[in-house]
Amino acid sequence: MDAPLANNHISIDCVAFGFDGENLRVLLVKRNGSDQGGEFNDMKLPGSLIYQDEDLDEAASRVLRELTGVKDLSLTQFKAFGSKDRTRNPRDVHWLERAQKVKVERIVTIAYFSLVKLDRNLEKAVDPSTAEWRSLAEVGTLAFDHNLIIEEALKAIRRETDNNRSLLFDLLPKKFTASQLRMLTERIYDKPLDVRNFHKKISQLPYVVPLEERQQGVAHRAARYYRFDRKAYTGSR
Amino acid sequence: MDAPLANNHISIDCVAFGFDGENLRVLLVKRNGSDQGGEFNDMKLPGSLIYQDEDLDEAASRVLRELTGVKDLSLTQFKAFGSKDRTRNPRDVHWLERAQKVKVERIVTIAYFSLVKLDRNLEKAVDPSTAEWRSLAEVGTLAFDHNLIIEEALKAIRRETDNNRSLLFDLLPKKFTASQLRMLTERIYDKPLDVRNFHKKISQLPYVVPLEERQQGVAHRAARYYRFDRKAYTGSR
DNA sequence: ACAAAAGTGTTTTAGGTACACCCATGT
DNA sequence: ACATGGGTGTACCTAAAACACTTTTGT
Repeated sequence: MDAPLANNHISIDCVAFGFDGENLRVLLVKRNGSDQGGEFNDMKLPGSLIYQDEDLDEAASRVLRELTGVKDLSLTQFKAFGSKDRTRNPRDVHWLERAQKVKVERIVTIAYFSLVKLDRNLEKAVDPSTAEWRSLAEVGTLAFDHNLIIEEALKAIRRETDNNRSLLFDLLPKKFTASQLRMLTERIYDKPLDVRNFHKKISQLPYVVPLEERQQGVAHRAARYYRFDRKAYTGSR
Repeated sequence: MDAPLANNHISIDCVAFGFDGENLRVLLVKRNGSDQGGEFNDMKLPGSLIYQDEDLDEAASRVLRELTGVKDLSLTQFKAFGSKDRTRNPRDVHWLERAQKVKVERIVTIAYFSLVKLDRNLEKAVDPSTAEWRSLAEVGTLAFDHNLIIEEALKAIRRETDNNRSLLFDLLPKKFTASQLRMLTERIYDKPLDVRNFHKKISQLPYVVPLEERQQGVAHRAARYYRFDRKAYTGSR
């Protein structure tokens, strides 16, 4: 046990997912830096090194709170990323050392996902000059291995929603239509669902309860609203 | 971003599972230390701080190699543990600082599970004065949060074997009987399985192939051996 | 002969899949 | 009237669950 210990730092990164009614979106923050090629602007996942006296979970919670103002977003740790070549790109290392004022050999990051209701409140809460909810197709190339982290986060939410279907409803507004729920499921599992079978299925789920209220002012038959009944859900487990 | 950064260390811990034909066992190493109550002897999971120039996966692989002599055990990272009160027990902190010669505030550990064929080779490979394959019921109270880590590892292998049934066969000898496979499944999911339904099921799995060979010298009807056909498995995905 | 574990089929139930047309509303 | 998305039922198939007795072998 005499080999030199790594001078590592530990960070957390958050993959916050929202659903805009059509597509999944992910919260990204803007990054400005410079390298030999001059200035650059790109995006990264919200994250932070962890502070003294701070649990991993607390750090993740802090990052999302600072960014959105929302206090108790659900957070689930899903994977650690500690490959040496996470910091292979000199641009990333340079940016880190300037931003964090620490000498960086490697950063092990613990990644969390969060599923949030992407309502107007939350859209307004993020300052568009520093952060943005991007739909998955428009994410582009991110700093570090953050594209990989998003891929793994998607796998993780597929796994987790299999075991715990209530997670889906964290992404939906309190009142939602059957087709919102269906489209969300299609986006997560990336496969089309039969409309009739889907209706049949939700009609026999005790925790998806139909309301009398319907959409207003749409140029087609108004869709019924549903709500998620958490008590019925936990009771049916 | 001016709060003091944590002086954290990063370690990996391995939960190596074996199956003895009856029960799941886990590889533990002995720990000797002292505190105000005098000497103590207890056990912990095999683990290590990570060295410079070492990936997390490499560190985990190294730990199991040093302990068992086996080079390429499969390893799957399943969770990071970074709670501050992991090092709440002064006995643990004291032991660490003596053993590792580092000042410890907190250690974030990345936990891996490994599924191994617990054959005579491997039983012999571990020095009984330093390590031991303990059946789950006899694990007792371990150092740090290692009991929690084992619990989480069990959950993780349930999840993972759901997605990838080939993992089960990593725990079995090359030739195994139907009841070994059944008992293993029962131990992992902690629920009894109907014998007839189980036979029906494996008889239609292309990757569980019956052999002509049978048990010898048992005081009852000799059981047929089966083998796992990895090609048939990957083909059937 | 008996103890001990291996092995074998049928029926029922639930859930998944495939599939095509009419309904309500705004323009 | 027409464009747009909402909503509905039946038949088939597959997989899981429940359930009890006979077979083989060593002692």
